[in-house]
Order: sequence, then structure tokens, then C-alpha cells
Amino acid sequence: MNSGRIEVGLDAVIVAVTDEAPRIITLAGAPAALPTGTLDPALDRTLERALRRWVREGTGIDLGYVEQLYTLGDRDRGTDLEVRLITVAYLALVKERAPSPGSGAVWGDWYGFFPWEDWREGRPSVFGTAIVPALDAWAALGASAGDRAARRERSQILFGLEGSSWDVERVLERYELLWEIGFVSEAGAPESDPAVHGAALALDHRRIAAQALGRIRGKIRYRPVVFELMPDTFTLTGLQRVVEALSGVRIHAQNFRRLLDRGGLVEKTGIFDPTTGGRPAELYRFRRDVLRERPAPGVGLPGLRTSG
Amino acid sequence: MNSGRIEVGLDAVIVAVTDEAPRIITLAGAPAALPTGTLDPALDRTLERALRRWVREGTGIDLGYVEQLYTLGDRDRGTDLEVRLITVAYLALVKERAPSPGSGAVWGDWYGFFPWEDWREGRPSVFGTAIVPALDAWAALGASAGDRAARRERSQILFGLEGSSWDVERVLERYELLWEIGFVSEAGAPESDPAVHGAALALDHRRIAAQALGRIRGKIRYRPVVFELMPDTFTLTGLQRVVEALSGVRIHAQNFRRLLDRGGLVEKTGIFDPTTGGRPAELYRFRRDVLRERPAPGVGLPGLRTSG
DNA sequence: TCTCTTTTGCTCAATCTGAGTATATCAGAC
DNA sequence: GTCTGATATACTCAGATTGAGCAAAAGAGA
Repeated sequence: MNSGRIEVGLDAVIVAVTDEAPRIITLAGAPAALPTGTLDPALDRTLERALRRWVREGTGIDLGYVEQLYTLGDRDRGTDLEVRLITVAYLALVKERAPSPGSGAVWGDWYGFFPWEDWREGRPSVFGTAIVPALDAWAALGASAGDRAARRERSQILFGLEGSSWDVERVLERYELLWEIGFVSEAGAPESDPAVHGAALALDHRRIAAQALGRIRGKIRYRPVVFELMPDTFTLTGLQRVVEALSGVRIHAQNFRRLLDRGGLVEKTGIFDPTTGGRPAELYRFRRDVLRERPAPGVGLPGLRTSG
Repeated sequence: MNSGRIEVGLDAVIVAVTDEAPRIITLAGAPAALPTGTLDPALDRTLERALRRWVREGTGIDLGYVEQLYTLGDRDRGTDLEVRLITVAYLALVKERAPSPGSGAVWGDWYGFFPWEDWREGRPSVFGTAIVPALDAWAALGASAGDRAARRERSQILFGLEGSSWDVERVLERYELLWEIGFVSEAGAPESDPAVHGAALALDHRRIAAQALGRIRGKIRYRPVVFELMPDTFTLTGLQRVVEALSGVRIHAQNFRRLLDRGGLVEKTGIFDPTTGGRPAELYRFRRDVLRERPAPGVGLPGLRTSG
């Protein structure tokens, strides 16, 4: 028993938000891929150190906040069938935009991989033109009447159809359903239209990116992780744009700012940014003390009420 | 490069709640250990299947709900220094009590490993007798005044001292602090008194168990995972006792039941359990439909308000 | 000075939460 | 039979939180 060599890979979803667009580092190629390293059992004392080292060497980026996402171990992943590839996926957040050298690493628009996840300008048009028809067709193919109803219901819940509300966090479940029905494919199959089906990534990298997006959308609620993506000082509107970029929905500015200062998450600097095009906006900074004061400090998103 | 053999281990924290006590499967020994298997790269198609197979073979238990916890890869884990052991830890919930055969697997009281986590009868007495003194001593040893203040503050926040409230979810952070100050030790060092310091587990298994407890306490809030631990029908008081057992705090019965039926999580069966010692309690069952209706159906715990 | 834009302050109703009071329905003691 | 004790369940109420909108402040430019 226990034949077969094992190799441990480390995949990183490295996130930044620039110009109101969430971006992740990808390695150019056809299809593109996430930055991936391999654990050197002799060299790296911990997995996270291995990741940081590898990303620094490969892309020149020094990671700040890092969090483990998931470990994938299915047999037919990877390219070499002789070795069993176990991959530990990580989510990393970096401040500002750190342009990469000539390493092949480029920032790619996150929503380019998941066009259906960006509801900031209302329901994306791909819903009407492609997603809903595809879901309907799949539902109609159910074996029994009960099966068809179940399929329809699953579609409606996950994609916010027919009165169901859009749950920003269920990114992975939606991706998996779309994969199940053949709307997206993981292997580098050339897909019809990236603007509709999303851009492809190598292997199961798009699935990992989906999980990362869901994770960050959830975490933003109860931990102040957004600030990892912000410069030291920022306007509240700027912060709001970043939260909106990640969550993919618009939020009510007045309530957002009420939440922030009632929660003690930010403090004024007394300095103003006059370049708003309207009234100048005061610059704020993150109050680190909140970590010690409050149990679950986050920037609330709408929609996820206990009942609803 | 890449010398050194890699092995992938799978650890399972298998949870059940019986008689109002949360229990986990441990393998008898000195110290006891979590059930651990090794991935057979040739045999097991996925990690989760490997885990299910291994647990079934080793303990006779068929796992129901399974969720990945974390992957540990530090170098000096494991016993054999020649192989780099990567361990993927899983949390599993099983209905009812499934007594194990003569496999050496026994149910162990979860709070036996973390006596300070059970606040159902008020603050555990170990706080006054051992934990607070230990934390104070550690704080007093800080290098500078600022360092001492920071240590004190960290203690107070994590352990709910001096006006801070007890946050049931931060199990792992508390465990790590206690480990840092030498109150608990991971290696099988014979500890003074298990009733005070908690019972030991092999390697880093106690840390994994702590993470599992924190995870389930958090998840209970927004996903209906408790029902994985319940029989098909149950009384609301029975359900409440299980939630209390896991969360380690008492909850208000009237509000608990209001939350459940307002949230549509359960439905009446029309059958009553007369063995309560008082008014008979109606039996309920879990309403699976709630999964499709509500974004985040969970059984609310007290204490974690957005502001606090 | 007027208009447009963005930031910021404030109000109001609906809902949710924590906590308490009251009632229903059993078993067993007398 | 009635009383007592226990548990289950219903209802009430104040305070906090949330979603939504109105309105004023403060800049740029016509």
C-alpha cells in the first residue's frame, strides 16, 4: 500500500482592490492560472512560510494578511498522473496595487471570471441572456416531476430568481451548479464567450477563486478584513466602494457610515480630500483598538438577516 | 530540492452530544489521540472518502456531516522526522451515540480537554483557582509597562475578565494563549491535574479539537448543523440542551423557541413526550425546506451582537 | 449667483433581541 | 380529589438594530 508519490502544492488567491474593481493575481497563459508553488519539505518550516517565500520569489509581492482556504486532494487533479497532488489553497489580501515585475504575473479582474457575481449595477445582463435559459433547460431535463421541481428550486434559491433574494456569499455553490450544468468548464476547454461564461483558469483554479470570493464576502461581515486592502487613510466613500466591489452589491451610504462610527471601527484624521467633485471628504483611519473592544467587528452588508 | 518524503494524514474530530455532554471519539492511550488515518494515494479518490473509509474501518462509525477544518504542515509535527507529515483535519457530526466496538475508540467528554470552556453552570471554578492567577503571573512578566498592559488586555478580552464579555467562539485563541503561557502543553507532558489543565491529547490533537469546538460554535449560528446531532424528532428543550452543550452557555428558553419557529426551522409532529417530569413536550422535526427559504438559518446564540 | 455633485447629519418606522410574567399540563404527595 | 412541584409554552414590553429616505453642508464650475 501507499505506493505513489505525494506532492504538496500551494495555490494563492492574491486580492487587491483598485479603481473599484477587485483583482487577483494570475499568471498569463492559455488559460491563465493562479500562482502555484510546491512545498519543499526540507526547506520550508511551515506551509504559510512556504507560500510567502514562493510568492515573493515568483511575483515580487510581499503578502500581508494570509488565510488558509481549503485543501484539495482529488486524484485526477494535477497534470502528472504519477504523483498525487495535494493542494492547499490560500487567500491573501494586499494593500494597494503592487505591480508585478516581468514575471508573467498580472492583475486580473475577479469578476472577469464570474460575470454573474457583480450586481453593483443591478442584475447583470448575462442573467437574462444566458444564465436563466441555461438553468431552465437543465431543470426541464430532470428525470421526474419532483426532480424537475427540485432543480428549479435550487436554481431559484442560488441565483435569486422568482422572489428569492440574492445571497452574496454563496459564490461557490453557484459556481458548482453552473459547472454541473456545463455552463462553465474547469479544464481549459475554450469557452464560447468570456463575457458570458467568464474567463477560464487552469485546472480547478477558478473553483478556488470562487471559494475565495465567497470567503472574503462572508468574512467582511464580522472581521475588519477590508482594512487590509485600504491605504492608511481613506475616505468613508472610498471604503464603501471597496466593500461594494468585494460584495458585488451597492450599499446605503448613510447607514454604512453610521455602522462604522457607531461600531468604533474608524477614527477621523482631521484631514480632508478635496478631490471628490463635491463636498470634500474627511480622511479616516482604522481603529485597531476595536479588535480588543468588540466581539465581531465587521462592516455590515445588507440582506443577510436572520429571517428573511 | 524536494528531498524528503511527504505523507498526508487525516485527523477526525468526531462529535456527538449525549446526555447534555458533547463528546468526541478518542483512541485510548497515554495520552489519548484523535482517530488518524493516512491517505493511500492509490486507493482513495478524494480526501473525504479516505477519511470516511478510514473511520469506518477503524471505529465502525459511518460519518454523516463532514467538514474540512484546517491543514497543518509544520515541520516538527509527527513522530518520524524522516517524513514530512501534512495533516488535514476534519470535523464530523454523528447522530446519536454509536458505541464503538473493541477498537480502542471511546467517547471522551469534550470539556474534559477544555474545562474552562463550559460556562453552563456559571464561570467554571478553574478560573479563580488557576487560570486567572496564571494569566496574571504571565502578564506581570512582561518586559515593559506597555507589554504588561498588552498582556493584561489580551487576557481580559479572551477570557472575559474585568467587564469583557465571554465570546464562546474564540476557543482556539484561548487555547493558544494558554499554551503560550505554559498552562497547557501539547506534547504528552504529564500535566498536574486534568480537572484544571484539561486532559492531554497526543501531538497537536488538542489544538485541533479546540479549533473544532470553535468552528462548530460559530457555525451553529448561521447554518442548521445542530440537527445533524439530533434524532429525527426531538423536543425543543432537548434541542436547546444540545445547543447549550456545544456553546457552553445557557440560553433563554422562551426566546430560543421563538427564534426557531419564527425562523421556520422546525415543525410540530403532533406527538408528545410525556417523560419530562412536568408538562409533556411536543416533538418537533427539522424543516429541511428552510435551507431553500432563508439565507442564514441558524439557532441564535446570545452575546455576539454587532456592537457590544 | 445658480446648478450640480458629493459628503454628512438626522429622522422614522419596522424588526429584532433580551428579559420578564403568566398560563398550561403533567406526576406524585397528601 | 386537591395541592405542590416541575416543565413546557404563550405573551408582553422596552431597548437596540436595520432599512430607507429627507435635508443640509461644502466644494467646482457655468
